Amino acid sequence: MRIATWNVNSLKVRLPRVEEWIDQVRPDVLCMQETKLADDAFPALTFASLGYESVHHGQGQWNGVAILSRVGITDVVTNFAPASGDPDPDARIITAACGGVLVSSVYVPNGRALDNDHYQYKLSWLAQLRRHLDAVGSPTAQVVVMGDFNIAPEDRDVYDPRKFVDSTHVSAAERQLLAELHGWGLTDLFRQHHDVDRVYSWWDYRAGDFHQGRGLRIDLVLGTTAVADRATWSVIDRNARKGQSPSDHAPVVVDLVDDTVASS
DNA sequence: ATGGTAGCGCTGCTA
Repeated sequence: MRIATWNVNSLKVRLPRVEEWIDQVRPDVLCMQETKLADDAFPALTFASLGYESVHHGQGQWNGVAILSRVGITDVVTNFAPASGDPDPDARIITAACGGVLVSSVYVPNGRALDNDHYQYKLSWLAQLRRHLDAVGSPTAQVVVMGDFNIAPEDRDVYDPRKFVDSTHVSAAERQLLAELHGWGLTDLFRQHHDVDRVYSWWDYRAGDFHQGRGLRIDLVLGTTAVADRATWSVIDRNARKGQSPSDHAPVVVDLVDDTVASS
């Protein structure tokens, strides 16, 4: 089973490229973020014609998350699970069971600046994400959380850490909250296969950052041990960041061997 | 040096 995540930065603008990419890569499950669409504008029929069921949680203009699957979509939870606390006013998380794996598509708040209220929102959002996982899943089950975390886990995920002193995406507090998700039982499925530096998933549109190699690895695929044991390969598809009208993010793809032992 | 681009939607916000 091939799973993937991609912050598409407007599905309205990016749909042709997303269709092309799906045709090339044929993921079984694709999580998207920043669709920037209302639910009634989500192109479910287009994806259905490609063989995918889909669920979308959008608000229009900003945010918006989706899951596409050709291995089934059941047990859909839109927004945070009620047991985790108050619902998020933004459309940043949707969860569903796909092919025996519980999948969450997440768009973690950016944070903007350490002294901004939005940064406190980011921290509380990450804390609630853990409570959400307790409400919908278990560390011993097959659970994947993937999306735009807006956190570079380590300095080696940042093109120049000196430029990010006292910035969001690298602060100790948000990295600690990410570590607590690891403590819950999630591992970074890209890092499982690539112990290398300077591999990024996002590059600012400005100043030729992509072609200058100035990026961050902030799009993550996290999986419980039951999923990590099945993960045979992962790749960040930099080609999707090239060419005409790209998203500022590249997709992250993880391949899982078929689950022959248990399925539910 | 506080830039630079992209998307949304129409003025400035968000990233």
